[in-house]
Amino acid sequence: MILAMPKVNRKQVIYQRAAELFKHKGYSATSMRDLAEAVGIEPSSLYSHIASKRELLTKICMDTALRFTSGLQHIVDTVCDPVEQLRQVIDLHVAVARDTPSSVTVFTDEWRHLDLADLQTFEDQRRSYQRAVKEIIVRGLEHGLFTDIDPRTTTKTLLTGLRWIHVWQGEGKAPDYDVIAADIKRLFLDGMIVR
Amino acid sequence: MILAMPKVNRKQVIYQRAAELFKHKGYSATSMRDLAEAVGIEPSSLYSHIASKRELLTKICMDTALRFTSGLQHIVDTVCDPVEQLRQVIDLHVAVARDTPSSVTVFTDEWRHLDLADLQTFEDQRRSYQRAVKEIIVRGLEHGLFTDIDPRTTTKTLLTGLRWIHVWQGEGKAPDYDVIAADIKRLFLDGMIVR
DNA sequence: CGTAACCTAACGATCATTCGTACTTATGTC
DNA sequence: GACATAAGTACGAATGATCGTTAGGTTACG
Repeated sequence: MILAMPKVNRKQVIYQRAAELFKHKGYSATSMRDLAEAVGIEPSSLYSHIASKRELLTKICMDTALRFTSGLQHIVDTVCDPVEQLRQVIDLHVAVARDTPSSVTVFTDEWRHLDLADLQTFEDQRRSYQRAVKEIIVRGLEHGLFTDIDPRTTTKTLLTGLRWIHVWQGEGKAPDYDVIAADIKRLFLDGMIVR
Repeated sequence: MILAMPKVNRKQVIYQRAAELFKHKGYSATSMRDLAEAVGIEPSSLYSHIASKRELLTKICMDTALRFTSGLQHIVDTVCDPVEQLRQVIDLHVAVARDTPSSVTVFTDEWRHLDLADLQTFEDQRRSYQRAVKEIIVRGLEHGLFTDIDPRTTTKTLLTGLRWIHVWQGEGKAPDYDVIAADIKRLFLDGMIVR
């Protein structure tokens, strides 16, 4: 029997397959036996590479959180205009959804299964991210750039409204992410009504 | 020991608690022991009222689906103007989220754990619902009422953008749903930009 | 030759569910 | 109103399945 296949990075594959399984079945409904089968090894062998099932979830969530927070940080550091900042926030979300759709789904839907400690860290990060986006809108309001809609509702609707890109069910055709991003930007900034 | 407490409608309580638990912990992570404890009876006693754990999920999802589909049906039957139709769709989603927040969360997040048969029914309904909303937008486009944004992207962003109301984390204050609905309508129809 | 990767086997815990039974309430009969 | 019967509700105990994880041994590579 052939053992030890060092060609691929097993740890990386495990995380990738875990993200895919967590995405499709959910964290709790995904067993380590499922994961082992997807990777192509026996369940116990997983523990040569990882410490626990939870660790998988934690890393997936935290890595994705970092992608969002660092992306937002870069935007507020390099862009002044609130309107352009908001545009780039939308671009950021589309880009992250395009590059790591499985991880984003896990990040979005499975974070509640984190350990208590990680959960608090996660929710803190999440809150501060939303606060930062809301700040962009508030600044835009103060400059008279945005219409007078409650910043909280706007932020929630905007950020939640981006949560379908990573679960695009391509009916044959692959999505054109640039077009999607452009459409979403026009939708939120200019609205649907012709005038 | 006191047995048989016919005062309250047990079945109803079971479904309510199940929806709350599924909302907070997810379907798979919620055990029948959890549910029994929440109801105040022993796990085995649950089966005097229900057939299985899956049945709970199925009923919660299908009941909520019906609320949406019948609501939408009423709108397209009684309203002509696509703009007003869209407004009422938003009102519908806000109202359902306000009235049955737990069930809506289960409906939104836990439907993938349905049986294969129910899953297909569910996804068919979901698809046809989204198609109907998209049709409203297409009709609005044909009448020159809406700007030329891809109807699919618009529908997805609109419907997904409403998925935060039922998980409102009231920081002390209760949400004013009428204000929220009005803000969301203005956001999507008129956009954020002042002109 | 050491060690990382993988195996088989098994651990205790927990899962949804079933069974047989006991008690309570509702219904029908005289 | 008294009484038998049925239906509804709840219980404790136990079922087999599956869960995450561990132990200890084997293989193959650097």
